[in-house]
This record gives sequence, structure tokens and C-alpha cells, in this order.
Amino acid sequence: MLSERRLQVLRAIVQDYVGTEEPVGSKALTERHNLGVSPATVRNDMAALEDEGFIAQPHTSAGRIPTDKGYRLFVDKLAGVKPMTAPERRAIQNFLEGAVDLDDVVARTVRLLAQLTRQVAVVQYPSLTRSTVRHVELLSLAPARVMLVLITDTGRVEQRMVDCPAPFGEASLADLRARLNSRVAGRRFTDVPRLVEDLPDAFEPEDRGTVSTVLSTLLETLVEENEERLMIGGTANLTRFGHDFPLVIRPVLEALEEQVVLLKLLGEAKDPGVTVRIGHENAHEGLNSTSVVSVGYGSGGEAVAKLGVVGPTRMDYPGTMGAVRAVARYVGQILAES
Amino acid sequence: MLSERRLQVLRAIVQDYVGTEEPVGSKALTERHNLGVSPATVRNDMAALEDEGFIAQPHTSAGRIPTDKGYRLFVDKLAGVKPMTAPERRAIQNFLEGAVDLDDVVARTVRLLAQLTRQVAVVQYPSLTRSTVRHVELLSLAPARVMLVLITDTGRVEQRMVDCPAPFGEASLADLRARLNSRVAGRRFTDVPRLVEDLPDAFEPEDRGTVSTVLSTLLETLVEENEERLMIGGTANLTRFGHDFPLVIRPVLEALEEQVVLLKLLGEAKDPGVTVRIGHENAHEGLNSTSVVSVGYGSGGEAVAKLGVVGPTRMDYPGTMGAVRAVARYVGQILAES
DNA sequence: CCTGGCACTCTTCCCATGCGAGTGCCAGCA
DNA sequence: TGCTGGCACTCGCATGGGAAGAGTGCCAGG
Repeated sequence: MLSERRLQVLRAIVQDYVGTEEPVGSKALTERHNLGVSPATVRNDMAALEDEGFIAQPHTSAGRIPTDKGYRLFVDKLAGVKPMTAPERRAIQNFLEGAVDLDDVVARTVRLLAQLTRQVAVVQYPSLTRSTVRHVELLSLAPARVMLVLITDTGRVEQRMVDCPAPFGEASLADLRARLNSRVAGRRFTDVPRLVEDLPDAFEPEDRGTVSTVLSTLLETLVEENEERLMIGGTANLTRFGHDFPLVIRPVLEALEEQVVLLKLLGEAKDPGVTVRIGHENAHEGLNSTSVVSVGYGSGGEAVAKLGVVGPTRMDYPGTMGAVRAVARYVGQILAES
Repeated sequence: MLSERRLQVLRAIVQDYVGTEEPVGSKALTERHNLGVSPATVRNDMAALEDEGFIAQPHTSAGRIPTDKGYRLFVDKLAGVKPMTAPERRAIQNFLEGAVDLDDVVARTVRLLAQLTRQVAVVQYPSLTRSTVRHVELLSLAPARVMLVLITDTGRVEQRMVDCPAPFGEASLADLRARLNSRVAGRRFTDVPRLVEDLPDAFEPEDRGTVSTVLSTLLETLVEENEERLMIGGTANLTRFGHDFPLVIRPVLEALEEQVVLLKLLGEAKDPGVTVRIGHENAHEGLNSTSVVSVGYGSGGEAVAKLGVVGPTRMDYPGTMGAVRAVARYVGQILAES
């Protein structure tokens, strides 16, 4: 329906607009790209593209700017993912390799993404539900008080206090610790409930209450979704957003503080590859003038969490997608090594 | 040197300017505050205050606005700390009591502070160096790989991997765990180095290398200053900063991302009470147009960390100081209880 | 030492004007 | 049918000149 040239015109408009931040006119287009046709022809194409809803004019007789729909077409059909250069890849790897623990990995990833894309970076901590248990530790803090520490294969640590219904001896605790670990160590979180189901039966009646309490706390910890933490960075890049300032970035900052919103945002992306949500495609109203580029990352073949960037719809999609993909890949490697 | 009335004029200027965000003139002042004198008199006082550097005019013949020095005098001499009302105090307490773990306490504190003051809130995690050890846990992950988990009295958990110079048996590990805990549990971090000094001597020669390695990792963890994490929130409030947007908030956002800067900022405040740093009193350049109100908080009588807010120099100092102080007090209580 | 009055200084707002960029349409040409 | 050059038209934006208003500094008088 859209001729090849019209698609090229759209591509050129997107590229120019992303570069200059100014509405682009027919004359400027023909000067900067050799489309082989005259401005008049381009004007006709533009009129057609506008009828289809891919571009719009801010005012009568200013240049055209892409609409969300225009960006969508650009991302889907007209632009690939721009791969990182070799030096960039090396820099990413070097920077991430310096990390000392999980917090540091996440923190470095955020900084890296923010710098590479010059946008706001969001990195979700490796999700509990998809990881495996490395170790469960039980510490007796008081006769009827136990601290439960859960360590995951991605290096994440969760702790919980458990108030026991009855005093619980050191010997029983050691027993529980040993049995628990022999059953769940190395297993996926989703399998844990099944694996510990009958564990209380192995204990003396007077200890069963406590064992059950500990186990249910453990299970709670495993499913606790609101514990899906994330880290954001590069908010200073919001200042490069546009001219009509406060009105635009206010809701964005607010949305960024609502971890729930962000988690949902990242969670929505189900693709195996890089997912792009453009403008109004984002459910959250405050993000209607932003695009979100996200991707899953993980230590093995499987994604355990997501990361991405939030930026103006007017962004360099190929470059951003390339950076996001590359960072995700290297973070995965780092996690697998540690 | 400054007469009583002139101080009152300064106070009135600060209050009005904070309220209206606009330079305040002599006529408006006499209308809104009954100073008992005419605008002309106030003008003379203003001229004097300007000579002394407490106020300034943005342009010839606009009203006056307070300078950093003016705010300083206001904070030191002219305004007290506005205490929270009883309902506010109750709300603070209720909100904080819902927290389930340390992360949650900090997160809630940040949200609370940001909401109460309508500014950017910064909360430092309880510092390691001033807390006491609750428990040290050692987990064998591989024959020559140990995970060290440190649990503090404030509920904070730090973990480190230790690569041992030689394989280390389960029995030795249990031995080390027991000896270590019996020595350091309940002790202050600063005392730990002294307490574990001779610990390797109690082990077989072949294990001493590993024990030393583990201990030095523990000591590293204790002193590691860069691990002083903090959480910030309420950045959306920056949009209420002023009219000349990007130029002002850009450096602020950048400074907020530099944890080092923030930690230094909070660390500088040595007072037992609420500390206020106004405008250029902040060492960091990006924060020259902001004021920082901070205070220490802690579970006992002693401060284990700081919290505070960052806002425009034109802020409601008495109210902000009251909110910061109240929140710090209640967070301290919560930490002491858990 | 305070007060009212007065002249003066700027900023800000508003409007008219001109310019330029960009468009839409049309007639002509391949 | 599709491309091109030409041309009239539309707006947005920057420019400049008043006019208004707020606020000041200073002075003479109480």
C-alpha cells in the first residue's frame, strides 16, 4: 500500500527528526538524503503519509514529525538493530567485570545503560521465581526466633525473621537446615513448595509447628512479588527531553518512582528479543510521551529479569536497541560466571 | 548591629518569598505583616539588609529576595523548628510500622519524607561501622569456596564470596563459625578486628591460610565505606523547583546519582540536631542552588546513619526541619524495636 | 527616626509588523 | 500515471515600540 519510496521518506523523516529535534520539511529532506526526487514529490508522499497517520504537523505549515504509529512502522520495518562496535563491546565487558557483588553488577549495569543510551536506565534485580536456590541458612537469634536467609544462584540474598510458636533447639535447627538444603539446594524456586511439602513429618510433634512456620515463611519469600526490586539511573538525561519541560518530565519522574508501574512495564515485554513500546502503547499515562526499550537477561539461556531504558519517543531506536541488547548479553555472562 | 525590626523585616521577606516564590516589595510587606511602620521605613531597612548581604534584588527595581546569607540568619536566629502536629506524628508512626524488613523501612522512610516535605528525600542505610554484629554465617559452596554472610543488629545483610587458598572441611568451617560468633556476636564493628586477631592460631596449620582469608574478607566488609548505600525518592518534586528549569535541575539530578557526593553531603553534618546547609554552603557545585536538611538517626541513643532532604534554597525551613527531625525519631524507634 | 511624596528605573506585557519556512495545488512534461 | 517546477498562501516566530505597573531611592517635613 505504501510505495517503497514513501517508506524511505518516512525513514528519512524519522532519522532527521531524531537528529535535529525539529520538524522536517520537504526541502531539507531532499537536501540531506538523495532520494532522487524533487521536494514537490516528497510533499505528495508526505501528504499520503499524513493521511495514513504516520506523520503529523505540529502547526499548519511547519515541517512534519513522526507519530507513534510512524515510529512503530520505523522500528518494525525500516530499521534494524544497530550492533555495538567492537571497542564499545569491550568497554561494556570491562566495566561490568569490575563488579564485586550482585548489587554492584546491577548498579554498574544501570550506569552503563544510562551512559550508552543517554537515557533513563532501569534494571530489574534477577527475579527470585525463576532462579534456583543456592542455600538456605537458618540462624537461631533467640529460643523462639529464627532468621531465615535465602541465597540464590544469582547471588541475591533475602532474609526474614521467623517467630516460632515454640522454642526450637539448636539440634533441631541444624537438622532442619540440613534436610532443607539437601532437598532444595540447586532446585528452581517454583519446585520448592512441592519438595518441602512433607518435611514437617520427619520431625518430633513438638517441633512440627515451628518447622511449618519456617517453611511457610520460606514459601512466602519465594513468591513475594513485590520484592522484585529494581534500580534506576540516568534521570539527569530527562533534562534533554524537550523544551516544554516540567509538563513532560514530571509524570515521567513520578512513574519512575512507582516501582509497580515499572515492573509491570518491563514485565509486559514477552518477546525473546528486544521489545519496544512507543508512546501511547505504554499503559501508564505518564509515559505516553516516552518509549520503553526492554529486554530480558539471564545467566543461562533463560531470562531471569528484564532491563531497559526509558526515553523520549524521539529516540535513536536502532542505537538504543543495540545498546540494550548488548548490555543484557554481557550482564548475563557476568551472572553466569559468578 | 541589626535592630530588632530589621530582623523582623528579614523574617517577613523570607516567609513571603517562600510562600509566593516572587520577589517581595516594601508595600506588599507592610500589607501582609503588621510591622507598625510605613513602606518607606521598610525600604530603608531593606537597603540596610541589602548592604549587609542578607537580601538582594534580581533586577533593579524588582522586590528583594533573600540571599544564602539571609536564609542562614533566618534559620539560625529567626525561626525555630516547627513541630509536627499530633495527627501528623501518628500518621508517620503508622506508616513506618507497616514495614517488613530493613529495605522496606528505608523505602517507606524515603516516601514519607518526600511526601511530608514535598522535596527530594535521601535516606542512608544504617551504617555498618557503627552497628553491632548479630551473626556471621559461613557457607561452603565448593571445597575451596566460602560464602560469608554478615548480619547486623539493624537487620542489614552483607554477603561476600571468599576463594580459599586451600580446601576447607565442613568440620573446620563449623568450628570457625562457632568461634567467630562467640567472639563477635553483639560486638561493635569497630571492635571486631581486635577480637579476631589471634583466631587463626587456634586452627591447624593447613587451615590457617583459609581462616586468615575469611577474616580479612570480613574486615574488608566492615570497613568498606563505598558500601554505604542510600535510597532517594521524590525526585518528581524537583519539577516544582522554579521556572528556569533544565539549567537548575540537571546538575541536581546528576548530583543525586553520585552516591559519593550524597554520602559526603550527609556525612558532613556533625551536629547532634538537625543540620542545614544552604546554597553555596554545599561543597558540590551542582547543589549550589539547593539546601540540604539532614539529621542522624539510630536505634539507640547513637546515630547510625543520616537522612535528609534536598530542596530549593527557597524552602520552608521550619517545617522541613520539623519533618526531618520527626521522621528520624520514629525511624529510630522502629529500628530499635525490630 | 519615621513618614508621605515624587521622580526614576526596569521589567513585562501586548500588539503590529515583517520575514521565512513550509505547504498545497496546479499545469506541464515524460 | 507519476514526477516536476512554480506560485500563492498560511502560520509561527522574532523584532521593536509603546504603555503599564511595580518597586526603588531620595528628600523634606513632622
